[in-house]
Amino acid sequence: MEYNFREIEPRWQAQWVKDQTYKVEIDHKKPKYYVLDMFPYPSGAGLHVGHPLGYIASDIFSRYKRLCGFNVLHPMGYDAYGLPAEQYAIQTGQHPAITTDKNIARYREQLDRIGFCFDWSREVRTCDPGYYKWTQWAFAQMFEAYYDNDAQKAKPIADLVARFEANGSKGVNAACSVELDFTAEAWKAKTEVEKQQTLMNYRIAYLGETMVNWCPMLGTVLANDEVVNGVSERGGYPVEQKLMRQWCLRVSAYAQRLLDGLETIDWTYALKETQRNWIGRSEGTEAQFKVVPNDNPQTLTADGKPLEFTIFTTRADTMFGVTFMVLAPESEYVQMVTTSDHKAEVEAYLDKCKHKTELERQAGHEVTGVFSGAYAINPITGDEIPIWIAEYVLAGYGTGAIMAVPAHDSRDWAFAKHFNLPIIPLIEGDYDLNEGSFDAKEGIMKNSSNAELSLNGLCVKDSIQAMKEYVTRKGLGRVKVNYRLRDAIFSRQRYWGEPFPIYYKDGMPYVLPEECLPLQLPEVKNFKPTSTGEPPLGNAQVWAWDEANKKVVDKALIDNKTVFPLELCTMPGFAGSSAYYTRYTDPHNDEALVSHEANEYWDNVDLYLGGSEHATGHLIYSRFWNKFLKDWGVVKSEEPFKKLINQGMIQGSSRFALRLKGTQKYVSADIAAEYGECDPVHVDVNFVNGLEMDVEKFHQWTPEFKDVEVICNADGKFITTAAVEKMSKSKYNVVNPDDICERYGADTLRLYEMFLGPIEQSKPWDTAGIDGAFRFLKKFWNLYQTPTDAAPSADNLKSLHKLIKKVTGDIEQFSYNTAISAFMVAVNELTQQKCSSKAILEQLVVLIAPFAPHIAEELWHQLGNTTTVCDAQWPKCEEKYLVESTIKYPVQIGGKMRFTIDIPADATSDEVQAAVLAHPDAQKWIAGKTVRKFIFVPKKIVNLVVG
RNA sequence: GCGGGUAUGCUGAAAUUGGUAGACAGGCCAGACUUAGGAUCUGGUGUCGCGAGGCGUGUGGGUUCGAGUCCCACUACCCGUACCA
Repeated sequence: MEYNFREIEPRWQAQWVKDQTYKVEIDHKKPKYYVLDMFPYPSGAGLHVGHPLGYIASDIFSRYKRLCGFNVLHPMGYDAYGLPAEQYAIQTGQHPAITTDKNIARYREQLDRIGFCFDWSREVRTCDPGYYKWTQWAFAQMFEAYYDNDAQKAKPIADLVARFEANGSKGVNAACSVELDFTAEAWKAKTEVEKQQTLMNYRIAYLGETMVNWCPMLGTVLANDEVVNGVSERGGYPVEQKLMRQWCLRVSAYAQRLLDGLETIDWTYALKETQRNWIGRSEGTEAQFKVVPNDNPQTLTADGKPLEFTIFTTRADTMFGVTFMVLAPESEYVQMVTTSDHKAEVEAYLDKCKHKTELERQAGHEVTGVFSGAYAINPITGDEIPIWIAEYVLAGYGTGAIMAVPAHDSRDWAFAKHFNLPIIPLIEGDYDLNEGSFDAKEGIMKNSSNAELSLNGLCVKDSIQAMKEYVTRKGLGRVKVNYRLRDAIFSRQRYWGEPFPIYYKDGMPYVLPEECLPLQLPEVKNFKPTSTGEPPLGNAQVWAWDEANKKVVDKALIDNKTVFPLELCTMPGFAGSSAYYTRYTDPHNDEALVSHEANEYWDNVDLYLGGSEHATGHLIYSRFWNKFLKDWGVVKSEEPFKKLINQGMIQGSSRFALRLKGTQKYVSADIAAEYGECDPVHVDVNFVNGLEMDVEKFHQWTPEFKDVEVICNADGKFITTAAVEKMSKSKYNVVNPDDICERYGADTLRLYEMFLGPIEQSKPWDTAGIDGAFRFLKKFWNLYQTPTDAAPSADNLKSLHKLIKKVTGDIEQFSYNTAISAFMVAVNELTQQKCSSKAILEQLVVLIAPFAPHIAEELWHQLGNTTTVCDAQWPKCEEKYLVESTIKYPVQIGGKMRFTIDIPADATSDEVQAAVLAHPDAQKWIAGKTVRKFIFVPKKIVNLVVG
C-alpha cells in the first residue's frame, strides 16, 4: 500500500472532530498542562508558511504532554479587533465585522488542514460580546480600584474614600498622578464633582490629561509600543505629540512587581532584559532647588517664600558641579519662573517644540533651548545658576526638571558648549572637557566641598551615598526610585474596538452597572470621525445611557438628568488580548471572567509560544492585567505565563528576474553579464524551482509579462537571482501552507517546518528542501507494510530505545530539528535491519505521533488499535538495551585524531593503554618519540602525548 | 549611544556542553532500474595535495593532553531601544 496522505489526512481530521478527540474538561485525576499560542489577528492575506511555525511547535509539545499523561489545555482564538479591518471599512463601507468573520473563516480553514490538536470548543474572539463583556468588566474593576503602595496591592476605591473621610490624605500612600494633601474636613467639603476629580487621581483606570502620540492619518492616539521609529506601527503614518484627555491604566503602579516577577518566570534572558529596560528602574535622589524671586509673581509662593521645584538625579555626587538647571518645555514651572523680558522668546520656543512631530524630535538630536531669565540656587553651594528650558529634558520622566552637570553628562555638556555655560570638572582623571564630558560612574571626586561636606577623595559610589545622606539629613530632598514605564493610554478614537462601559454625568465618568454588561458596539452609518471631530461612535444614533431604566437609548433623549452621553472612544488592541489566556480556561462562563474552580485547576499558562515583537506591548500589559486580577481575587497566580518561547520568523526567499536596463527584455542571470546592466524584478517564488524559473508561467503570470522577450541560457533555462526578505505579498515570496498540504500533506509540512532549525531562530523558507521530509515519511510508512509478531532483535531494540531517549530529551528542550533527524537515523537503521516487529513499530508510531499525527493515527489503527493514538502511552527508554560491550575509541596522538580502536567497555586504563600501544597505527606515530603521558577518558577518548 | 543575539561546507544545520567538526537533510556528481517523469535505489561530496599528509568552525591572542565550545581583544550582520538625568 502506498502512503496516500491525500486520503489519510482529511479522513482522520474528520474522525477527530467526530470523536471530539481534542476537547478537554477539568479532570482532577490528571495533572493539568496549559499550552498557549499567541492568538492571531486574522488578516485578509491569510496564513503563510511562517505563521504555523509556533503553532506546530506548541502542538507537538501538547501532544507529547498528553501522551505523558497530562490533561492538556491547548486552545486557539482570534484577536479580532484591529485597524486593518476598520481601514478597509472606511475605504469600502464593508462592516469590519463582516471582513473579520470572513478572514476568520479563512484562517480556520487553513489551520484545520495542518492537523492541530486545538480544543475549538473553547475558541474566543475579542470582538464577541460574550467575550468583551469581561474586557469591559475588568476595565470597570480597574476604575473602581486604587493601588495601595504600602500593601503593594490594588484595593477598592471605596476603601480610599473611607480613609479620606476619616483622615483626609494623611497616611495614604497610593499610586497617583499628583501628590495631594488635604484634610478630612476638606474632603467632606468637596462637591460630588470635586470628589470624583480627586478620586480620578488615584483610580487604576483613570481619565488623564496627558501628552499622547496623536496620529492624524489614523485619527487616533497610539500607545508608545504602537509607535515605531516615530511613525505608526500600522500604516507608517506620522505621529505628533498632543495634550488630550484620555483613559489611562496606571501600569506604573505595578512597575516594581512587574520587575520582580521576572525573577520567577522561565523566559529568555533577552526578553526579560528588554522588559527590564522598558520598565527602567533607576534609584536616585530628588532634591529641591529654590528659585531666586524675580518679576514673575509666581516665583514667590502664597506665604511669601521662594518657589521651589524638584529635580531627579542618579548622580547626587555631582551636585557641586551643577552650573545650570533645565526644565522640560511642557513643565508647569516654565510659566512660573519665566521673567517678563524673556517671555516672548520662551513662548516662541515652546510653540516650536509643540509642533514638532515625533519623527523630527527623534531625527534631529540638535541642541535647542532658551533661557527663562530666572535663576535657581544650588542648595549645596549656594550659587545662583540660570534656569533654561530645553526639549532634551522630557516632561514624562522624573519631575520634568534636571540639574545640569556638564562635566559628567554628555547631554548637559553638549548644551553647555552650545550656549557657552560653565563646566566644572568633579572627578580626577585623564579626560579633556573640551572634547566631551566624562560620563563614567567611576573615579575619585574633586572640587566637591562646602563648609559641612566634602566628597573630595571619595569614589563616585561612596559619594552618591554620602550626598544622599546629606540631602536627606538637611531636608533638601529624599531618596527616590523612578521608573521609565509610563501609564498605558487606553483610549482609541476608533470604531472597531470594545466600547467603554462609561457614561458622563456633569462631565465626570460613571461606570455602567455590572449587570448591564456587555455594552454592545453600536451600529454606525459611517466609520470615519464625525464632522465635528468626534470619534466614529459619535455617528451612532442609539448611544446614550438611560440611568433609571438601565439601557442604551437614542441620544436625542439626552437631558443630563436621567439620560447621559456614553463614552465615544473604544479600547485599544491590547485590551482584549490581556486576559484571554484565563478566559480560555472557562470560555462560556456568563457569571464570571473565570470560575474559581476553573482557575484553581487550569491556573496559568505553562508554556506560551509567540513572537518577540510583543516583548514590550502585550507581554507587559498582560502581566499587569493578571496582577490586577490577582489582587482582585479573580486569579490565583501572580504571573500569567510561566515559560515562554519566542519562535523565530520565517523569512521569505525572494526571486528576481533580471531585466535589461531600459528595456522589456529579461535575461537569465548566469548570462546577464554578456548583455549589460540589469534591474532585478520580483517574480513569484511559486513558479521558480530553486533558481530556475518556469518561463511559461512567467508569461501567464500577469498581462504585463505576456509578450516580453525572455533570453534563456545555453541549456534553455532561465535562472533567477535570490534574496532573503520579509515574507509578504508585495515581494511575491509568500508560500501558502495550503499549497504545501496539497502537494506533500500536513505531516510533511509539520515535519519540515520543525526540521528547518531551532524554533527560536529566524530562517528563510525554501520549499526545495521539503522533499527530504516527504521521503522520510514514505520510508517510515514502508516500515509498516508487513508487520509481524516476531520478537525484536537486539539491534531493533537498540535503535528504538536510542530514539526514545533522544526524542524525549529533545522534546523537553524544544529541540525538534534534532529529534527529527534522530527519527531519520532510526528509520534508516530499522529499514536496514528489515525490522517488521510489531513490538517495535507500535512504540515507534507513538513517538512520531506528536510530530506527524495523521500518519501516526493511520498506522496505529493499521496495527490493530481501536482508540486514538493521542491517548497511547509515551514509551520509556530502557537503558539495558543501550549498553555496549565494546566501545570504539578515537585515539589522539599529539592532540590530533589518528585512528579508532575497539576496546571492551569494561577495560581498565592499563588494558586500554596496552591495546592502544599495540596498535600498528600507534607505532607509526610514536616511532622515534617517547610517550610522555597517557590520557584515558572512559567512554570518550584516548590521548597520547608524545615528544 | 545602550541592551540582546548571531557568525560552522554550495544551502538548512548538528556536535552527548571541553573529547573523532560537518550528524541529519537539501543541492550537486557518478551509477543502477526504468525505454528520459520533478519517481525509486546505491555510492561520492569541507579544502589543498598524485600521495603520505597538511589546513579548516568570522579575526587576533590565551588557557588545556585536547577548544566550534572556556578566557581576553576585535570585526561584520540582525533585532530591540533611543536625549530616561
